[in-house]
Amino acid sequence: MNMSPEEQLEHLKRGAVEIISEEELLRKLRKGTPLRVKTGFDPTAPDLHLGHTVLIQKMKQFQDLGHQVIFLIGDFTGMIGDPSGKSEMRRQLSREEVLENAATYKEQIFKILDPATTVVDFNSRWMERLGAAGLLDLSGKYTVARMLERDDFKKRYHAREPIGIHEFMYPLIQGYDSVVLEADVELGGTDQKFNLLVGRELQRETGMEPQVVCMMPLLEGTDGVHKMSKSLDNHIGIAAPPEEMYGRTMSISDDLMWRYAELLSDRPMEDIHGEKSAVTAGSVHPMNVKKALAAEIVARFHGHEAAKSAQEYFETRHQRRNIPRDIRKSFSPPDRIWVCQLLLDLDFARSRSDARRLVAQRAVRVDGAVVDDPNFEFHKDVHHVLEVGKNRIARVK
RNA sequence: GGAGAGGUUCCCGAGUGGACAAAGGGAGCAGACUGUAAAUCUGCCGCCGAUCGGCUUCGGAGGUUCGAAUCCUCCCCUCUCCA
Repeated sequence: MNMSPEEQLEHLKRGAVEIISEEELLRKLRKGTPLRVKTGFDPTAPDLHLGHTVLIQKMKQFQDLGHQVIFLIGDFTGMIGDPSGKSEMRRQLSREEVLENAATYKEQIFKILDPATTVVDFNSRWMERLGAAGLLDLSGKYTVARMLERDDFKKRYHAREPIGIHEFMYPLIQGYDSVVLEADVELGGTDQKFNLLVGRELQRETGMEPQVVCMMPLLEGTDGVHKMSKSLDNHIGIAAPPEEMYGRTMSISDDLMWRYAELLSDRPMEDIHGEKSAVTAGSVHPMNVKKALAAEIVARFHGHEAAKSAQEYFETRHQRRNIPRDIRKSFSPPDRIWVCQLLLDLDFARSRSDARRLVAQRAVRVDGAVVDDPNFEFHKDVHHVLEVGKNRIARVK
């Protein structure tokens, strides 16, 4: 893609909350040589969701402009683990697990990034060599008072919540990564601001030109309130089956849809603005805009065919409320089985009590008819499709 | 090392001997309404048994009591102040 530095800057600004600083970025772009763009990822959660792809999309934009993107896996801290045992997310990972996660990462990110020109690196490569003395030396470059400037630490400190000393090391290590990689730009979420800035300081101290930091917003989850995360179950996983990906996208609010469009769509912003005013004017139904968005997202990860059938599935199942032809989940029950047990076996209920409640709430349907008797027995040869609520459906095999 | 505060069900947070499976809020699930929107409203929301009931739960282990989340002992963990 051939763009002037000014055009590039404009392009790269899309969706970014803050760039520190735009002037510096412009200056770097004007040099005309490819920039080294670093983005760090946690080694633990290889199940990426759309929230992560906000950053990956931004990497893609840099990549398309001919810059060198570096996908850095912060495996060093992952291999140390978190001695406090407080956050289970930070449990110690073995080398094998890290490599396995890295493989999953690659499989997922290369649906967006070009594998041929993307560098994937691990910070253990240099952190292991640094040693205790090096780490101490690194920790001498920052003070506790400055660490407590970080909002997250400040809050926890004032809320009298525990802060492990090792947590102070993470920003330093992240910053050191930038020094080693000679990053020109580091991408991160807004929650990473402090860490990103530490990178600048450490680079400056080493006599390098500080990296430009580009902060992307944390994408809200499908609830529209909290940031997208797997643990809140408000995420859309990029490995999710097409129907689920499409369906979950359709369940977001109209307000949120525009944000998703800005941060996740490849379509030009002018188009999106145009659509928005059309919706406001009433000439376009918001649902149709959302359908197009959902289809675009599904197509990115599963291809156009899958997007099309996901849309058909959605229309059949949810809009016309029919039982769709292809049901992903199937089961072969014994000849006759208690519904509650069946719901449990299918993982449609977490316990028999739960199953019983679902039946009582008229959420269970067999071949389209509501089952409200908790003692109902499912007969293999008589019944064919079991539904619970709007989203759980299975067919007898 | 000393003094004090605290650890409750997924989360926050009430509860200080029986009325507690444990208030209230959030999340979640279901139903209504819809565009599977969102918002709203209603119900559910430990487990097992078809009401009734039984069993397991309030940091851990013991103890007192007819009976403990609530009292006592020891232990573990967190925070604050002092050193």
